[in-house]
Amino acid sequence: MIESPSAERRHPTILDVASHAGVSKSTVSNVVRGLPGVSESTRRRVRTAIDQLGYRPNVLARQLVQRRTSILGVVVGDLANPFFAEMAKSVERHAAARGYTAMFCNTEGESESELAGVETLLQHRVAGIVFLAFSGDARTKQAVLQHQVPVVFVSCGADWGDVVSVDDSRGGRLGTTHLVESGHRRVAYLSIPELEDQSDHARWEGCREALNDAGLGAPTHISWSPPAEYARVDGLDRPLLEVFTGPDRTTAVFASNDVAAIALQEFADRVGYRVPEDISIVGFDDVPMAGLARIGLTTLAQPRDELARLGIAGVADRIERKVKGPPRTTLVKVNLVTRRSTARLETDPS
Amino acid sequence: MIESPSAERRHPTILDVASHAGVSKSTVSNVVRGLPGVSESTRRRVRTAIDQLGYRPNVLARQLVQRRTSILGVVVGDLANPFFAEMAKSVERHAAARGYTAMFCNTEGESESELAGVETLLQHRVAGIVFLAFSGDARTKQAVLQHQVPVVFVSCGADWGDVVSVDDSRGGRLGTTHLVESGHRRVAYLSIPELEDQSDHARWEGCREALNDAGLGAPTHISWSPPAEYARVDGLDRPLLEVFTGPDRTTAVFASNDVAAIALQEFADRVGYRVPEDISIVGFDDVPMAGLARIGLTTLAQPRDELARLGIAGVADRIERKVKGPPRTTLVKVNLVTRRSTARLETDPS
DNA sequence: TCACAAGATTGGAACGTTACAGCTTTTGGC
DNA sequence: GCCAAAAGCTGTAACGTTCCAATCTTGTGA
Repeated sequence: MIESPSAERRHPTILDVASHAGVSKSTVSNVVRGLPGVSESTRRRVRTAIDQLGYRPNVLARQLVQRRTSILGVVVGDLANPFFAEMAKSVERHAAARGYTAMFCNTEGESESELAGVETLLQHRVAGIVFLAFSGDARTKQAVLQHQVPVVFVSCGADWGDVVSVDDSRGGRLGTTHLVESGHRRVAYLSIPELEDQSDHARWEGCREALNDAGLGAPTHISWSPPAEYARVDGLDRPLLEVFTGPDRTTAVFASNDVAAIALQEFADRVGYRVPEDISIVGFDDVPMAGLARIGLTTLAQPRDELARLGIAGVADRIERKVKGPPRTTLVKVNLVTRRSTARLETDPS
Repeated sequence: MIESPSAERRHPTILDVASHAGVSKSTVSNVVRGLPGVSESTRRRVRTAIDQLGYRPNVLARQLVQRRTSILGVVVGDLANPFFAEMAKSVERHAAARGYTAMFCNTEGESESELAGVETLLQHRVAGIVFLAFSGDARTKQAVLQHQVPVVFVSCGADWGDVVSVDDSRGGRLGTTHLVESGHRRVAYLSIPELEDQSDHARWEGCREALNDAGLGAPTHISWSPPAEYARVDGLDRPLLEVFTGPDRTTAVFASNDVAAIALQEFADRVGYRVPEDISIVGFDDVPMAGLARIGLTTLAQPRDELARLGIAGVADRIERKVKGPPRTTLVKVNLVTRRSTARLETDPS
């Protein structure tokens, strides 16, 4: 008998528990899962054995034989973006409340890593996928559809799965109308290329429509990648500088999300433009820091926790077959929160 | 033959691919894993079959037979806290780069959910666990040790696993010394109860020592739970108000982390105390928003990405048996970043 | 032409569970 | 006491892989 020197102690299995408690593995399994049909005395005996051995059921084996996992895949655009971070947290909590474990994958807005992430999720046989951002990539779509896994798009859009989101276009109108009513005639729309998706597009449309309804010209579209750290936002950004100095006299910017809005505000602060005196800024999301007295960002508040709750409920219902049929769309309210970053435009006495 | 009406189409298995390509499952397995010993022609044939069927290896089955997963558990204090969000993102990226998938669990600083989360991770047979926060709970420790899974504490502390962190005590001294050199004599130390851990304690100690070395009295310790949203920070908080008005004439606060520092700044803004004229504030972490011109928080910068990288490298090396032996501690540099929230104390002409 | 090595391919035994049918034992009504 | 029904318990066959020893092909040099 040669004993391996670094003998790896193995995790106790259901069989170890069974023999330790003097019952069959079936009985142990029933105890572990709290099924009826086990006498109180054996139940106790098994419980003791479990504690003594430190037995933990192997979820892998369980899921293999049941052919379904209790893992939810969550696709996030950027975990470090406060909006996603808040959503991720809510999603994780609601998932746990319904008995699911969340497995995140961060895409950085790149469809390559989105695809790779989704592929990993599928290989792990996730029970469902929650998209908190979706690039629109066709390969991702094909992979998910091929594997027939329930999908929900939360606060982002696609036409091949349930959608839970705010009415982005309405949000776009609300924010823009607020600007128009404050006397602004020329509005720019700012978005971050990495996060451009269907939601972003709907916001832009809403903005455009509102301007149009007011008989004003279409918004200028600006695409800007602020550096990952606000501290590195600098005054060298020509296209951005033109927003402030350009010939079209833009006096207000509607940013497609708060991170962009705050980065823009930072830019203004650095190059010496005043907000809101020189330029009004509206964001979207209402991330926690937008409410800081020093930031005071006017923005469209998304009910994050409700979005997360409805999203999880949606996939979970599909997974548990409580809901069948074609994709549904659920829209929740979006609210304008007025703060210091927007102000009535003082009209030139010209 | 009665065909179930809603016949669930099952995922193709390795056997389906095998018969489709006219080879044995072993060969398919070898192709999938890129092992040598398969002729180029069969390799191609198998590849085609895989594509046609949309076959994806079942990671569960693989991991069951290999008795090891490629999942890393990550325990996070609060995903919505920007410091953790940044760390989570880095950790996820470095894990993916080494071939691991991250599975997060959020503890909210409660040891109950920490325990539950770790229990879930262990049941999923994670290959290792990265703690980004640790409550110190003994049951968690016991569970992890019992299952003999490699563990690393990143930016938090414990004596039963590898540790990668900044020298918290040194950070505490650096920040405090900065205050002392600016003429402050009475310093308070502020921490958030949910995030109080070994790191927090070391920072406090560093603060205390620096004051002591300067011949000054010990810092007042304040424990404060700011509301989840900054927007709800209000002026009703008596204990906090006493920091500003109390008889001990506190002129500076060292917050154990940036979120607390920013919440305190917000509180000051709301009740009408000026930062830094009335009170200087130092934070810890250097979260992105600390660098905003409008926030300008003096703080101790943690090299987040390096922490994450070293942490992942640490667990991965343990998992892959490249490192054995007793726990190691790796300390990385912490840097004072001076911004607008601290200023030289104008001494009373009394 | 043959033996033999190297290369290519295969089948079966795990891995740790759950599901389910079947087997005991107990219970209770008459 | 007896019999049926209920309750308690067990054994076996999956689940979809990997691992490994065994077998089947080739190709090569003598």
